[in-house]
Amino acid sequence: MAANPLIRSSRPRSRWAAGLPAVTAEQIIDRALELTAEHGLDGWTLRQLAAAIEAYPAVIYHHIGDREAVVLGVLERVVGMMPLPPGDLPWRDWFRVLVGELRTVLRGYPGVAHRLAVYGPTVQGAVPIIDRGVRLLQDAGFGKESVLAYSMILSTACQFVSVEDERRRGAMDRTRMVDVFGEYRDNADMPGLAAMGAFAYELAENPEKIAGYYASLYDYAVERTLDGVAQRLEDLTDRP
Amino acid sequence: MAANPLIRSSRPRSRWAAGLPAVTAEQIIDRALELTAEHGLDGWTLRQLAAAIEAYPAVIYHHIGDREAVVLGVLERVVGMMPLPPGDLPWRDWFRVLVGELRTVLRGYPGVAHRLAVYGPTVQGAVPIIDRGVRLLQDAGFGKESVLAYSMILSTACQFVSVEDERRRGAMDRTRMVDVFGEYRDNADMPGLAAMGAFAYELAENPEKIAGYYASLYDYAVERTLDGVAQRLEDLTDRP
DNA sequence: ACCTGAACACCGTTCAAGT
DNA sequence: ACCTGAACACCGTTCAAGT
Repeated sequence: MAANPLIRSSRPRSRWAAGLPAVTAEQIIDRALELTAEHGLDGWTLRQLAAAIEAYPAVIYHHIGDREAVVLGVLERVVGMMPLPPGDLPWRDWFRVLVGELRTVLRGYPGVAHRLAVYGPTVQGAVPIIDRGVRLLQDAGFGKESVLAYSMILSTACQFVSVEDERRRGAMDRTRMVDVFGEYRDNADMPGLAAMGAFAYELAENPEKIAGYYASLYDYAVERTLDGVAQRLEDLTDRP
Repeated sequence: MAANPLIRSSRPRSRWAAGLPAVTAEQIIDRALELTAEHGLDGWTLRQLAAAIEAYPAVIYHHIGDREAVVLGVLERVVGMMPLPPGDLPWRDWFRVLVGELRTVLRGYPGVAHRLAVYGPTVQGAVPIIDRGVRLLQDAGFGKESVLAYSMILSTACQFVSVEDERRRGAMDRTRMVDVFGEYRDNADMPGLAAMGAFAYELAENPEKIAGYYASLYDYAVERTLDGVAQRLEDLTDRP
């Protein structure tokens, strides 16, 4: 049978034959970063990533490795975007600025906060942040507790962004909360539940307030955490 | 062709024909709970669960619904195991006891803490805990902030257990941390990193200390959080 | 060295058909 | 009502073979 005349040229059977440049690891991570910004770190598959760079899945294995290796590449990139706050700030202000930037950056890459909370400091790009942060705590007087305090603060920040990521993804519908608490809203016998119910209603009726709620929960958590750590420093230095 | 004489009776073509009782939703969740205790909430598949109850996957859909519905069933069961601390405790002690029990229960069902941090209070079984907790904060003087403070404390607790779950699952190898920080251990120019490196070494060389480390990180996070919240109460009531 | 194309061993989910 | 058995549309990963 003769070749179909409607097909002008048969599809080249290799990137090389098509005149395409070889794929690089950097390009793959570039594209994975974009897909993560669009759909979250768990919102794309290796096959979709391969399609996005117009290659076969095996090409990703050849240049980078398995999905986990690609994810680590994305983590490094995102951590690299984190600015280092000025080193002359008092420790509390330094951490306040850091976690403020942290949320801004991580909200652009849903799912990264979760991995960061777990892998935490094992990401190479975090090295300057860790050194500066731990040193500020050491200089402030936390002594051997500095590493623990640092881990707690950063972990808490990443965890709250992570929960925000997943709730935005729709893991918890707004309606679910009203379903569960609605009936208790005016229950005078259960004032604690009534308060939670009223709160759920307010968010359900004013969906535009949800973003603001996440921001204020984050700020609240960060401030309480820093308050608690500052309190600990007082206890440590008052009676040494 | 005659029936193979080695097969005494042909396999019954239905549970009913085999004399097996009908599967119930309760049994399915029972088994899902056991699988979660063994392999974590993300460590079993619907097909494995179906095999465990000697049924087809479609049977689970018939009685319960999709995988998410099964997971919600497991969440309810685990939350139901949480004891309610005595109501006459001061708020701080009440929460300290609650989150202590929380970790004990949740560590037995890896992955549940993560879902709880996200779905949080939308689980029916949490209703008594929420009412008591929020009410204690209201009575202590947190006013309209009570719901926020409650959410922050419980969320923080669940999140730290969740990170512990995933690290235990091996998401972060112990060696990775040494790989990243090992070279900085004696670096006098980077004392913050050196402290982190020394810490990583200690855990890598004494793996039996890891469980203790998670416990102490959890306790540290809980105490700092409660300190921070208590500090906030002082600020709220000193100048009302 | 880099890529192709197919295969393997899985998933969650759906559905017509049986009892 | 409850279950069977197969099918559908996916996954991540591997690998011999091509260029």
